[in-house]
Amino acid sequence: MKQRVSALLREKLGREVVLEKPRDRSFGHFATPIAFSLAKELRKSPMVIAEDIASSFGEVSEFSSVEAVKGYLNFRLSESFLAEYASWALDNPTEFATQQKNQKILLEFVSANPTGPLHIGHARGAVYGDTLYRLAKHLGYDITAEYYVNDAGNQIDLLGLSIQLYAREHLLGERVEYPESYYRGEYLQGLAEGAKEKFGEAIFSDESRQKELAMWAKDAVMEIIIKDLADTNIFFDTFVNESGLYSDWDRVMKKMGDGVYEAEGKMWIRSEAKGDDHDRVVVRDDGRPTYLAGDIVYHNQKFERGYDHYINIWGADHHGYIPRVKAAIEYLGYDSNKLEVLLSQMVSLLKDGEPYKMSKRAGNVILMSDIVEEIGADALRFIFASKKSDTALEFDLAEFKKQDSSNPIFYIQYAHARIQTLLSKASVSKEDISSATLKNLGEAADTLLFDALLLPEVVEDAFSSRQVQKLPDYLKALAASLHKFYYDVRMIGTEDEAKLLKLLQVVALSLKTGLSLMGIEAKDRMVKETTE
RNA sequence: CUCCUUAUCGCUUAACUGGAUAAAGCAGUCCCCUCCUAAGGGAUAGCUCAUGGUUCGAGUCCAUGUGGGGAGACCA
Repeated sequence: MKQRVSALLREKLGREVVLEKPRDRSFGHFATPIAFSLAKELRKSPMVIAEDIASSFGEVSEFSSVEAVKGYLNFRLSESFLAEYASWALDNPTEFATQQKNQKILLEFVSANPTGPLHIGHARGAVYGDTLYRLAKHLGYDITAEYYVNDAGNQIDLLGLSIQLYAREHLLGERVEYPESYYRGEYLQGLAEGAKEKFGEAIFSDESRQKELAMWAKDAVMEIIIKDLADTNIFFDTFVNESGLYSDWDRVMKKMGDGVYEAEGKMWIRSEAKGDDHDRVVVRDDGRPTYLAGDIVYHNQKFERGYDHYINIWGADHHGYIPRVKAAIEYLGYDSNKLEVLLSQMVSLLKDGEPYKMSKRAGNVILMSDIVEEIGADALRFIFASKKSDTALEFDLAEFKKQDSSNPIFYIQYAHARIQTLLSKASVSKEDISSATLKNLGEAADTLLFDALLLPEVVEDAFSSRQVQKLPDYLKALAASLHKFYYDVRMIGTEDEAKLLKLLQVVALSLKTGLSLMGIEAKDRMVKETTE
């Protein structure tokens, strides 16, 4: 819709114009402040320029009016244009708001260590990433969702140790001393029992078998993580294991050429020359590569796989890590601008108004699965997707839990359900509805129709600006229009019934499509829970 | 100490990336049950951290200050 208008203007004025939605709908459907920027060049007042452009438009089938108001140029789309577009959308529901982009994107997100279930802090990046993924898919990008599994390093050894200690205390009844760094949590019980079944009790007391236990456990933990994600409607296309990458290290190091050098018996990457604070160690003096080395091999592998664009969603605490990885990418001979790192800010929790510190090792984590169980995946997704990802988010656990009826997700679902029930009550036939023409609807209905048809612009905008919250914002607004319309206009049994129901179908299509892009299924009926 | 990042009604967040009268949801006060649910609709009150700058125009850009959050590992 916007593209059409935009294209028309480009043709007319011979330049790209900024097109926006006026704050006040009475101004029209679209508007542009173009006259202000032309004012300087043409040395005429913006008002005069706007008038000139407006009157030069004449008759265009897409517009019912083009007006100049205080230097702004306002466009009103014609009924026939809107009606045609709406009918097309209803006939091709799966194509509504889609596009064909020819770009291959690799999106890496979550990538939480496989040492325990996902907690609430992971949920934000997970929801954000998955929503971006769905948007991109819908827009026709060839996008791959990837999970980088950090299954090497100390934390995996620790996992093995933690299971041993847990099992010795709880299964074998021994008294054990816990080191500071040990992991705690209910999930260890399942792991310990699983390990007992697989390996027998002996493995818990044998220090030399810690590694073996750990290697088995990290896979078991990954299964838990994958299930947590699936319960939230989040799925990955590919998984890459850190442990499988190091064998490629020598080759990759050579590939970086002068980018790495030896000093003090260690290997360093010359990252300072590429904007980092100082050079970083990639291989320790005992020959073990650092975590950074793994990430370098991983990114090399990503680039060798050949995508047009790479998006990483990292927690904000990885901020300082970006220059190192970009430096490595450049030494490897690739364009580091193709890598886009999006930081998802921390989620800080409040419990009863007090800051609540979570620590995996202390075992007082709030699990993502707990929240899903409590409020449902839909609500969780909606809440996280509604916040701009680059601001720190603070919420009260109690507040979070009581988000039942006050949660906007219900408001939107309710709008969709209302439409469905109305449709099922219709006194006219389906054919009557689909053959109805959306004309002479009146002001309110016109506005609602336009709002519903705005989804494609929102989807495009939300993805390209990486600001996922624009989608829920839009859905909220659309639901509000619907509720108001529902309240103001009686539909069933009126002369215009078929037309009005067709209009509602368009709204429902937008709501449903929008929700599905957030990984939420639209409901046809609302069931009020009466459980206390 | 250095570098990032952030600051908007009482609370949680928006504002089309420099445009028209700064907008929602909770919480407050008041009113309304109408096709399938009041999980709804209305009315009312309230906000751009401070100072300066850039220009037709600033919540948005720049500078300084102040208050939050993060980073400154041969942990991952």
